[in-house]
Amino acid sequence: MKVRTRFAPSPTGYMHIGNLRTALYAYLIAKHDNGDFLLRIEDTDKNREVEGAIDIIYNSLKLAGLSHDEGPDIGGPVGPYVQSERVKSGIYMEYAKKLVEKGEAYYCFCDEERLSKLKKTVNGEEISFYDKHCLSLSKEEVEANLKAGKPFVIRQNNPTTGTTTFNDDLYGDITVDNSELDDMVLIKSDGYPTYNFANVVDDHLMNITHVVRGNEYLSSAPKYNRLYDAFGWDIPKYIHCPPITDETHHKLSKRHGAASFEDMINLGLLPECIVNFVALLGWSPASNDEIFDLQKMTELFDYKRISKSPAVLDMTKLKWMNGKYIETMPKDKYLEMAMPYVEKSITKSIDKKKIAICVKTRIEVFPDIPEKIKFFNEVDADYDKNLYANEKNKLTKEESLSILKEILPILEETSDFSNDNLFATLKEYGKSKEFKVGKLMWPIRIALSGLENTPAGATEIASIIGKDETLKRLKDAINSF
RNA sequence: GGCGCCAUGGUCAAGCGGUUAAGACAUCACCCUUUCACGGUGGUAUCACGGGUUCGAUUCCCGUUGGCGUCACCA
Repeated sequence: MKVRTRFAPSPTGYMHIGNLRTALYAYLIAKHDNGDFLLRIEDTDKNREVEGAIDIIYNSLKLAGLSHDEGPDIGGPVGPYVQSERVKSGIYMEYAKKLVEKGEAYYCFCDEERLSKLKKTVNGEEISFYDKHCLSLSKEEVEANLKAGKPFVIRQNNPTTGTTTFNDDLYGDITVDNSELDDMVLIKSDGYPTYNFANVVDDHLMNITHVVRGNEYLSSAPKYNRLYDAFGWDIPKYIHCPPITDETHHKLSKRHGAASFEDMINLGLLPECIVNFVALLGWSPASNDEIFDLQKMTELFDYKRISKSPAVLDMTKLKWMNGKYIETMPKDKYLEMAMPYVEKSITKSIDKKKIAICVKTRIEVFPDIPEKIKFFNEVDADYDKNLYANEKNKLTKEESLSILKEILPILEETSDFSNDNLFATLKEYGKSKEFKVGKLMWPIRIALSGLENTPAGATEIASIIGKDETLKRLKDAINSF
């Protein structure tokens, strides 16, 4: 049987990173086996509709490279792929009624007031369990209520004794007492199906073979099984994925700063890197590889290796990985992405391309660029003069000053300000003093940049800012002592 | 609170009865160098606890503890 998986987000307006990973795993499971990956929009909650939300889903999937084989935008043999459209055809109601006929579901006319009486509070959390009140309604009573236009919902009729066992491909068999199974609502009073019901019906109708979803649905899975059994349908494989958390081990929230795909993109992270990184949160290949593209990932992906325990999202490593992506990026693509940042922050007419190349291996995300290169415009007057003393190079401030003083006339006489010539010239001078190159260059770099770390060596900086500016900065430095 | 799931370093993790318990990020030290950075080498650091089973448990079982999830006409 052909593997078919689906990503079934509800249009909430943003792509949570855990959701993205679920989509990715679903995609990988399908594609690893040359299967189909479909997109289905679960918009059964009219109150939560967000404008433009569906576009965000399309965009995110596109950006992530997860192209679907069937979906609302491209159609397919088992459409429509938007649940609100499916509601119109009446399929959910039809199937719910089948369940009613079988005694597996029943009409419920309880109003909010009665329902709220069933609620109790435990540890500040409101919990409720339906008491099967309407199950005892006679057929005539139900008919009468329906005729009178009384609002109703349809509830699943779960047994109160015995146990139900379901199987998750990762977690194995999980058995629960049927007394734990609430008679959940299948059809809401507005005629829409609940998520749980629509999910089962659609996954079946769309021939989904592997249901990939978040771990938070684990506890409702037994009720799904009962539904499948009631219909006499084959139960798909369940693959529940563990959560991704922040460093406090709580669900990634907006407070975290990067809970959604968009947040991360805005931070300057590359989509392919995010996808790569997120794949590794809860899954690892049999090999030691860590950096790979979607295609490689698809080859390597074995969903049996998905972990069962939660993973903390480590921003530091994510950024490191992004830096690796930038480092290995083809020059053309790199320049295309980096130049806007360089253009924006360099106000002088100096070689901006050269500057861009200089920072390629030194940034983790593109927005790092301005901060790293702003010294090309001018040296921060308040820079730490103690930088001139450097233990590693056995250099004192006094020595730095004398180096700068001696080097100034040499550079004044130099006309060729290419990096190579500058380097050769200065090295020559260093040789006469028996200075190692590192020691000699240290004060020059500080004088030219005011920084301990720069995206270029001393002579490179000099060649980029040019002779006049170099001499000026050197003099300023000498005078600042 | 009931039910369920989970538990290897600070973080991601490999491991699937016998290992010096991989690797990566972070961290520390050293080395290199046409300069800082990069890079290289090495170090610190992990099997939550208590019982079993076994010749032998990180690995299997039970319990404890802890974390998380769930208990909506939300998904």
